[in-house]
Amino acid sequence: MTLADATTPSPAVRPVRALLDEGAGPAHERVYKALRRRILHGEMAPGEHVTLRGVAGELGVSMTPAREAVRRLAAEGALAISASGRVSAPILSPARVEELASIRALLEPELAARALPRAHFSLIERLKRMDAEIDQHLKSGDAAAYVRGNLEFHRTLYLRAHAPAMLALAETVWLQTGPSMRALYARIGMGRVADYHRKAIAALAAGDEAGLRLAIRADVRQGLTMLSNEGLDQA
Amino acid sequence: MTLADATTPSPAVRPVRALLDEGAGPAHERVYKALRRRILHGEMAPGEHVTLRGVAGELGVSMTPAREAVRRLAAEGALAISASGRVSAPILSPARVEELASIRALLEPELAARALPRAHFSLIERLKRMDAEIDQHLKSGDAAAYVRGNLEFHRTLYLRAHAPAMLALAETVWLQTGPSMRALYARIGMGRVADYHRKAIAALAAGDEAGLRLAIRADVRQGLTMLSNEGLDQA
DNA sequence: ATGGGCTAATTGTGATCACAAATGGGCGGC
DNA sequence: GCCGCCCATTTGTGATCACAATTAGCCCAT
Repeated sequence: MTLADATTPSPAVRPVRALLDEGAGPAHERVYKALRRRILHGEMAPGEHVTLRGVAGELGVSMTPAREAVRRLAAEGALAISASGRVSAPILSPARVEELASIRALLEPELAARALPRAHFSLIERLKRMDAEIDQHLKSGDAAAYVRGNLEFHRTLYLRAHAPAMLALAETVWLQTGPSMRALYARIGMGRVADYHRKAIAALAAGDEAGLRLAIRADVRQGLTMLSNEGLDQA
Repeated sequence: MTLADATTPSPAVRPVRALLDEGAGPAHERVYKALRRRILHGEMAPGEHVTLRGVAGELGVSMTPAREAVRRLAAEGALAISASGRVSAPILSPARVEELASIRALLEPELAARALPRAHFSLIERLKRMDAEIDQHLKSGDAAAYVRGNLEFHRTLYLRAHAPAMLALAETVWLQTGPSMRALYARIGMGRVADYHRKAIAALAAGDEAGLRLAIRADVRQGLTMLSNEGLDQA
């Protein structure tokens, strides 16, 4: 079975779910969040096609909210739409990967620097714990969990910057690299990844803005450089 | 009359417009482009409400494509949606203005620097002509034309960078500042604006990357600093 | 005259349907 | 044996309708 059907064939649905419901919100946003998470965590292969009726049926909604969610993700670059309207996860060219890496290298050090003066002890401790978890996933070879943890680490740090527009832009870039990243780690096996997170945390604790910027920049560059090389290899 | 009605009340419309039609493309994209242009050029006041049925009727389409376009613009930050779903042009807080200015100051010098090695003579000449036009609009006091020309100038330069993702991000920021910018120039009367465009063009012709980055950064900061001060004044 | 509550109109949400284009598979011809 | 064409199916697009919630206007009471 898929999920959420049972007795919802008629136009008279029951949106009784008011507050504090987990999968709350309008249907189009539920679909958006579900697809976004799927893309961000690399659960979708580059070039993979999705159909409106497919996602609609899968999430138990009609085509209308499914279309809105897909369009929204396409506007963010997370999905590509062909001339005929077919929707698929984008396949990044090496040039595009370089561009996205440059954007991350511009935005994320700035976000980290803005978070620096606001980083209290508890935040640093939390980041240390997250980094330890990431190392676990790395050792156990769980690529999906590694990618997820990595994004969570960066996001947790950048949230302290109190720069929502800048963070939104960074997340847009993550969204675009999502499918390719998973494919990368699945192929490479993520053998050697330097621990720039640790350097970033140390700089954060020391109040060293320049060091923090460098660590974040290196961390960002590392992942996407690997992706770029891979792209050239298979081409 | 509005436009485009005549004989289109039935579900059997005639999309005969194939290629090389000006207002081509799907209906939802026509609506998107129309609204986007309106926002970008400051033809919409901050806080102004728009309704789905309103834009649908205005552009001669049904609610479905109107909703997609509005949602897409909301996702880009060009429109704000309240908790109840009402759509309006966003009102920027001073902190948000500062943040958007910082993003522009990060992205646009990079775009200019990437365009620099590709900037041939013809492009520089074109930019000179555009800057002259901008000066005209400035003298004649045409705020809308000034804003439009300014964006066109930057966009023409950045197109040479061959960095579509970065340009898209920059345009997203322009979109967010659109409504507030027009309101600003309408109030201020745009008296003193330094000619950083000329400095940028000179640096471009001389191949001086550092100078170009500085000129663009100054040009970007100038406009949004004024907006920020104004926001504080009226608050 | 003003504030509160009630009603009617407005508005977003989502489902369904009809249509056209594109896609993919299968058949026949070279 | 392989390529091209034709048809059935899939798929995106857009219009329409029903519903619920919010909004705004109005009347009445104080």
